[in-house]
Amino acid sequence: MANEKDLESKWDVQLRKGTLDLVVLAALNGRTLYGLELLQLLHKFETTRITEGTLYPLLDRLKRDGLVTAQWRQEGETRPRKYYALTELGSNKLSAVSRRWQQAVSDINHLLAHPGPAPLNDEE
Amino acid sequence: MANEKDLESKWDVQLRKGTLDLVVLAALNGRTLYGLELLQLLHKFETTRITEGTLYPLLDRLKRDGLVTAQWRQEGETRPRKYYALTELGSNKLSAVSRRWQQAVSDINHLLAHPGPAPLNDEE
DNA sequence: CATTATACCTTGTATAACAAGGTATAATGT
DNA sequence: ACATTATACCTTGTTATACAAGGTATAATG
Repeated sequence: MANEKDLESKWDVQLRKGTLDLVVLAALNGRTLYGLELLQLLHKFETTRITEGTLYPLLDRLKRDGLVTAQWRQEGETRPRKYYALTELGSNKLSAVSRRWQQAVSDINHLLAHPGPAPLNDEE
Repeated sequence: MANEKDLESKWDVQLRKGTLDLVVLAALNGRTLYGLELLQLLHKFETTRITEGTLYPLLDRLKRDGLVTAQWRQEGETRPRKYYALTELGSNKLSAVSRRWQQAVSDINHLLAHPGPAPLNDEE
């Protein structure tokens, strides 16, 4: 029963829910990448080590919502690859979600920095 | 078709998934609060405006996992209230999840701060 | 011609936030 | 007295999404 690591990673999975959209939009900001290339980029960070089963449906959603474009292209000798890029709508969305993210970071850090017992009111 | 606000708030909902456990543990750090009191505290922050239908099942999970204790207590004339407090396990969990959170903030900020086109390798 | 590597896609499962309801009791209004 | 409101906790059904585990197709290699 290797359960302790499972319990740990369950938090990670839930943390990814909700940040992954932001993460993929940010990764595509100023870049045009195909699926596995994007996946490799995200594997450089502990927080964003996702699998293909997560990435492709996510990209489908982003495309469906008009936030990214998808385009098959053949680069030289390689097999065709589907390249994703931000639309202007996606770029705006990235800005909006990024602001939300900064707000969340601020709020949560405030909570972390103010343990009780105390009113946790408007001090300073 | 009041859809634009709905689309905005969908991101918020998903962002809460995965941060709420951390948030509630942090809120209970050094405090002993009953349900609605905890709810009011969380309503002071934009990111953590949740409802009772979210809070009570969440507290049940935390209790089931041994991270918090729940205790009915009657304070003077008021009706009995269920007071929640961190266990030592919960305190340790808060530390662990807090570290994970800092890692996530660091990773995501790195992604946000490094738009392409660029390898996004080990620069500096 | 079997195997491996690359690249994309699909299905089923589990989790968690939420809206919308519910119960019970104390305080207040008329 | 009795209806209403406020407080406090709880439950059910819906929805979204990350993931494991599978699948398809093609090109290069043994």
